[in-house]
Amino acid sequence: MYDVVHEPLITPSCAAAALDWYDRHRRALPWRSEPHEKADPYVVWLSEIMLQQTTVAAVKPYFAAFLARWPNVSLLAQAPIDEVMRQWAGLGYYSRARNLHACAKRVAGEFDGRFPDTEAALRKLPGLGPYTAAAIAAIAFGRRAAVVDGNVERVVARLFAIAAPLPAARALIREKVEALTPSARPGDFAQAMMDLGATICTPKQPACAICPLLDHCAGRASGEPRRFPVKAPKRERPRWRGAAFFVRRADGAILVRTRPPKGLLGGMVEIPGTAWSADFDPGAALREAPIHAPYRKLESVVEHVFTHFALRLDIYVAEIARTSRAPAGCRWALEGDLDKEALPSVMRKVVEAARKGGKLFGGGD
DNA sequence: TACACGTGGTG
DNA sequence: TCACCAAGTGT
Repeated sequence: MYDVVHEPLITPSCAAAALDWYDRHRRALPWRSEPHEKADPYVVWLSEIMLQQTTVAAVKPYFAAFLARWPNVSLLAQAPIDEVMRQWAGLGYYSRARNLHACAKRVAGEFDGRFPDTEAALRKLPGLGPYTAAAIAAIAFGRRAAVVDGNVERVVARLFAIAAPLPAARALIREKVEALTPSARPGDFAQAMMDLGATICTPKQPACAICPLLDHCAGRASGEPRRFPVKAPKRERPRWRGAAFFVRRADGAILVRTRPPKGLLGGMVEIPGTAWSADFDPGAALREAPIHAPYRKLESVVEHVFTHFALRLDIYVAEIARTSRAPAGCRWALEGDLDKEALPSVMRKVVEAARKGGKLFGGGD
């Protein structure tokens, strides 16, 4: 076995092959304009923010709802932030929603409602990092920009059989993308590479046989395209515990509170609870209850997995007199209106468990 | 550079 | 059951 170096030629043919494939096999997505149509920067921006670390399937309904409610950036800029957080609830990475609103206000205020049309200017806006600034510059404004997301990383790492592990290999991958990106149709090229990564050059089972870049691909030539990209090992995820207190007033109102604007679930609404930690003491949970009440601990628990820890919550439920006042930092929300609150998914699980548990023991509605 | 930051689907 | 992953950004 010879130690052959497979080095694809960086010629227009590679980009041309990707573009040709894109013209025939591109995905139809709600935020995508036809090749001859002009892209709406607002639509491109909104979709790109939502798509950060988020699947197409998850984004679709949120994108439709946002666009229907706020058809342009100036209208979004005028919306109350709480409205935006509510509309974003369930999509995750909530700092994106805060930055989305901040960005809309900047564009409406400083740029008269029109997004800046260069990568450098876009990069200065909140929520726009290297990927998103390049993507908008290329897709919405036809600028030649190196668009590198997770898909492109994978495709390019395979194309060049890059052996260096991520994230250190990012600089090299970026150089390769920079060299590959054509001056003509840079936006379509970027989307072609992303579609390739999403549908052909997939993480587990790449469909090399039908890949338009097959003849260019060193990873394929190596016989083991799945080896690329090489990744550094991940840290293990700690298990945290805590408790939540579902308090229902006699008139059906539920005690809720809004989390601080920054950090985990920043600015979102929650059912009050203890702090979450690895050394949570279940026996001492009631000491952290937000309000005095005859709590009953449910048998069922709520489990939820965040990016960097797994959480198990004990659920306490209680009925309380109609005259009870909300403690500092909390407020009452009508149970029927909880759907409309900016409840993150983990808190929707808490509400669901409390309702189910409450009924089971005959204490409920 | 490394870590915080959500969620739901998938093999 | 569980690790992996999906159009990353901010600090």
